[in-house]
Amino acid sequence: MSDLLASLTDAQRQAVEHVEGPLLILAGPGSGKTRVITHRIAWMLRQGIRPESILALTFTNKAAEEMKTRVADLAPGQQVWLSTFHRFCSRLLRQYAEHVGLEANFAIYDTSDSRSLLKQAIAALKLEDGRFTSDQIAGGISWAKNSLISAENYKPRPGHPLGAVVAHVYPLYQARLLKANAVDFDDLLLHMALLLRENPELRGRLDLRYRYIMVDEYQDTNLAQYTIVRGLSIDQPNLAVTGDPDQSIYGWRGANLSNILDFEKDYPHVRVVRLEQNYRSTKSILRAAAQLIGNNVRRKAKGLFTDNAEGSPVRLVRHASQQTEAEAIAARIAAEVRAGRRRPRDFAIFYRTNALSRVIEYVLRDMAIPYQMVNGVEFYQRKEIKDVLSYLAVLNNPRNEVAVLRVINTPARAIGKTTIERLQEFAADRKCSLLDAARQSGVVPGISGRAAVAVAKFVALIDRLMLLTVRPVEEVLFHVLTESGYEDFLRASQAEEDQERLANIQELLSAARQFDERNPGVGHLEEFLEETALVNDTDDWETSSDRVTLMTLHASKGLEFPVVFIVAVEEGVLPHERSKESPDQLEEERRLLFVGITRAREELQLSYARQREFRGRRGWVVPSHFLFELPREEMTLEDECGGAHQPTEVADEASQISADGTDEFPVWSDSGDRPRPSDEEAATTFEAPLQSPDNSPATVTGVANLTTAAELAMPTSSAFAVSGRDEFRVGGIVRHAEFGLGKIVALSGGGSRRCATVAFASHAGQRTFVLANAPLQAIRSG
DNA sequence: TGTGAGTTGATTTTT
DNA sequence: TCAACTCACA
Repeated sequence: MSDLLASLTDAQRQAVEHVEGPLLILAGPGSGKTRVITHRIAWMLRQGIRPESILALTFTNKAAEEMKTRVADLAPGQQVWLSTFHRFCSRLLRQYAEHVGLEANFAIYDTSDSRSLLKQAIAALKLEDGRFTSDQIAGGISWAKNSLISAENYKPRPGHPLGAVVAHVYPLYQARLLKANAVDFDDLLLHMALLLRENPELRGRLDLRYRYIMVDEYQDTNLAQYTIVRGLSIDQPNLAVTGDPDQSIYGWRGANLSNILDFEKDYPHVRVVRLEQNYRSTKSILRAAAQLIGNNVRRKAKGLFTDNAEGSPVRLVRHASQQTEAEAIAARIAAEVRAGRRRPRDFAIFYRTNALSRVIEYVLRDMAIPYQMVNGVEFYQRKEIKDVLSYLAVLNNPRNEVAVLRVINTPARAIGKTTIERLQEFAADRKCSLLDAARQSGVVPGISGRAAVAVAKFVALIDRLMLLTVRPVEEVLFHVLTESGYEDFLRASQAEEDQERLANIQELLSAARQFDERNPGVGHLEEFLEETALVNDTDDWETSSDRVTLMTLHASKGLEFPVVFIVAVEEGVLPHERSKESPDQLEEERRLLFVGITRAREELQLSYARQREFRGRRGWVVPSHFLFELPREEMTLEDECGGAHQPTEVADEASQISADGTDEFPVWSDSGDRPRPSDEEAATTFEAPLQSPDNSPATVTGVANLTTAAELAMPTSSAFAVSGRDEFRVGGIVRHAEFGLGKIVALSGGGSRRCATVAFASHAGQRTFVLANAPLQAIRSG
């Protein structure tokens, strides 16, 4: 019994042992929050609480998975319901679908599906006010849904033009979703919340069923999520939430900071536990973070402290340009790795917007420093994957109009735009689904004989495939690929891109196979579709691979790294230009920097450039005012704008800048000769690529001899592997287990989806493989 | 049905 | 700057 508690601190133990009644765990960064949650679940199970009565909700699949694993270690064999909000709602909604006008087999539209439906709705309305993009309208609808405003109840604010448009579009969009028996992401929460609100009897039953509820990252809940959680814990208020108001960075997506700030009002007898001891960062990093966040008003003050070492001072560096900023960081990383002090995986580089990653990528690639970017093109968003999955979606839910539209002429089967429009009109007239209209193509007005035949063939194809839906998913998928002609269509193509698509489809087949293995038995198509809709594959970011990590500040939440660089800490970037309108938004930007800073375990460097290219324009930069809020007197301040080497130039620039009053250098140090690895030093000590099996001298590159912009701009295929297995390069010789020796002619894709096209010496010709799966061995790099 | 010039509009994005 | 989208044309 006590072994569970033995490893915990006093505060952690208090949280774990508090089982009955509401509990608010205010968990600072690095305070062992996940540990508390998992131990608390294990503790409850040890107390004899039935696993079915425990529900733990997270925001991300990653968090849910991690907790599942850790709970399984602490309490083997006990199944508690631990999932994301969306998954939980989806499962429950399938049981009570008819209450909200759906059928149990409803489809889940991802962002691009719902966007395409929205565009149709907008087009159908022939709006006069064309001022707003579909994205803006989608934002308006999403905001309404997150605020629990249904289509019927939406009232635009007077004098709010976007609101007026949303008021028009939202009802039609929602009607079409229902007609297609589909929901968007927001609907999963909205339907669930309304279901609970409008069915007291059902609410009471579910409240009783989930007697113990835990919510992670409570500061990120929106009104819909709040309502769901609240609805399930009125009679049984054993609700434990964890969160940190200081790490709320999704306000722009509807997260409501008041949910956590006012928790004590909702549950007056709440027990509040503060986890203030940080086990992650050094004292100097934590002080910087604490002082920064102290400037926020909307928060619950915490006294963050750590017993960790003082550590080296936080570095604040000014660079001449974004180019030199990137180069200096790369050189520093290279030097550390060369010296054997660090591995590439120890480093992370954070930025406010994705556009900022480009320069960094170029430089890292040029220096052959292995890196990986989190959030590349998502696998399930690729055209070929969406196409094939749409077939499955139609089979599972024939009313799914977006999916039908996607596959009806993919691959091309001579069903043109006009034919489709006629079918849509007919379906609207008869109030039937698009597929039902297609079934009667012979009698649809305006459809020629030839088109009617093509449509009939398509319907026959779907009907034939429909008979297979109880088979294992891989098998269904296989039949879809062969009988639809999709596979042949790609095979026949000469385009290299299409060969890569084939490889991706292979990948999908193997994902289906793995799913079938996990879910033996028949008829799991719907669950497979749900998984592909709700699980995004950026989860495959591997900590195991030895690479520098690049990501946005948002993406960094929940992670930690020994050394962190945060770039472009500049006015207009961080805080972002668009966040300056309201104090709340500005505070959120400050929290974003706080989150970034607190990811660092041992070393932290913030930097900015004096000039930055932005949308093709070069402009002077004003350092972020957040920098002035840091404890600068205890930090290392470096100026890398040229310093002692070009005194005149610096003087010129300085006078030029102070003239327009934009440059009060917050980091100025009187002498530039503080010991630090200079660029030259780094360039000379760094002589070979970090992760190359050979010692080819051709890859030697340093800051001193950076290649031209044109070369840097070369497509990834001609440079080093961006984020794949670095032993594979264009021109390299490989051996394939089956086809023998070949030469790599192209590389594409990234991460675990990285593909190589290989020309074989044997009769095998040219083939494309997913590197992660292919039995390929590098013999000699290019 | 696919290509190519021209236009436009550019945060963050757990699901 | 650049990529995504539209619209006209073959």
